[in-house]
Amino acid sequence: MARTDQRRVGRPPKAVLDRARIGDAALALVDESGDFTLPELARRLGVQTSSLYHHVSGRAGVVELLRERITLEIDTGQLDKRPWDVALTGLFRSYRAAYAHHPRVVPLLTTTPVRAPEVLVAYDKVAALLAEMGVPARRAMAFLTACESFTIGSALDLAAPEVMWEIPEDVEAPHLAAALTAQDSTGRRADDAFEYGLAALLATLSTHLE
Amino acid sequence: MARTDQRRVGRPPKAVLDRARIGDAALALVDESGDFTLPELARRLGVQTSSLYHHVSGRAGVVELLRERITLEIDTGQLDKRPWDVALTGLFRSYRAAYAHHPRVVPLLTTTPVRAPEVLVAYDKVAALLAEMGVPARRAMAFLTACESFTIGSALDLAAPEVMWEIPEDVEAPHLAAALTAQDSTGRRADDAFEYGLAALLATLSTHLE
DNA sequence: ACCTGAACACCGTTCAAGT
DNA sequence: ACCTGAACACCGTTCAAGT
Repeated sequence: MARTDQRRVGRPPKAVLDRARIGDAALALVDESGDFTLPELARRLGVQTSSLYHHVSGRAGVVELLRERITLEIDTGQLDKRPWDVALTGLFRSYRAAYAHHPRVVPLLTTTPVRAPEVLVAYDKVAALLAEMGVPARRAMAFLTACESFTIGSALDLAAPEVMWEIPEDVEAPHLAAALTAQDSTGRRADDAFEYGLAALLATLSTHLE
Repeated sequence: MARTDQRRVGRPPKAVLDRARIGDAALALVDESGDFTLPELARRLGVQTSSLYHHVSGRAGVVELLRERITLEIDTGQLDKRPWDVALTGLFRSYRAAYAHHPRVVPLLTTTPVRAPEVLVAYDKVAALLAEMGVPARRAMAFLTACESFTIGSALDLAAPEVMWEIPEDVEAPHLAAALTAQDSTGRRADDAFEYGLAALLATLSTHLE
């Protein structure tokens, strides 16, 4: 009789856990339930909670793992395209799309989002591009920050699309309701808004070229 | 000998707690420490944790109290100004300023922000204004959502201003660093970015008038 | 109605004990 | 090095007991 489910103590001959497996499970868990706990994560991995601490530094470490997963999906190669508006549009679309694939993860990443080297390097390339375009340094930073804030905000919008703009029974808002029903679908609203805002930010940038 | 600190059991002759006091303490606590727990909140109020449940529905209820506090500061009267760009700029500046006064509260409010009747009524007025201006209903919703997302994202930026754009030692980002130092101050960066983005969103809106 | 105090389930983190 | 199991402090929530 095989005893494959036998509980063992001590170091296993072959490591059963690694950061990749933890990241997979955490991402799946948040995608499904909107949040995660270390015990639930460990349960899914068939492991004790304390085992996780050999690979990540606690709950914050798992969040960091999630952040890596998401930012890795950003296609920074878009920045090599020309002309510049195609490059920038491509970058920020890809940025938001990375979040859009895992909307329920976004609320976990809202504090301190930009420290990932990947993103900083990409933003450095943007800064270089803007300088090359003749945008003054100070305005470059305003543009970059505005795009970042807008992208994060738009990603958050994806996390709770329906409830975000639901009008309660007791609130009188006929004009807003009319504008809402003018949208063909709820999913489209967030996309339209993002494209609208991104185009606006870029259009204003082009007026500051010299 | 006066025994004013005497512990008592049962209903006190005069209620010691109310939603206003809880809201005050919670706001102060989050402003100082960036988060709150019910035990800590109760300790500050000189009361047992379970007492809070007679006035708010648990932790979520306290968050709702915080949300009310913040949104109540929004000066929706700005919408009565004319011309339209003054009205809209005034509204969204006030919106963001309300968050800016309590930046550390923002991360607690990122999920489901717009259900507050105050804000919905204001947005209804905006929708009416846009219709009056001749903006197509579908584009109105895109504009409104974009402004909302941008404002939330900009408010989040205020919650962690320094660390947000800090470049680690091992990351090479000279162009970004140059753009960063071109800012006169860190506090200014977030303000500049907000003004830049808001102006961009409004400028693009004006091109869609008929 | 409003506050207390005890109780409960649950979570994040640490650490000695095992291989 | 890597996993277990027990332990600890802490949190959110409930509820009977008191006035």
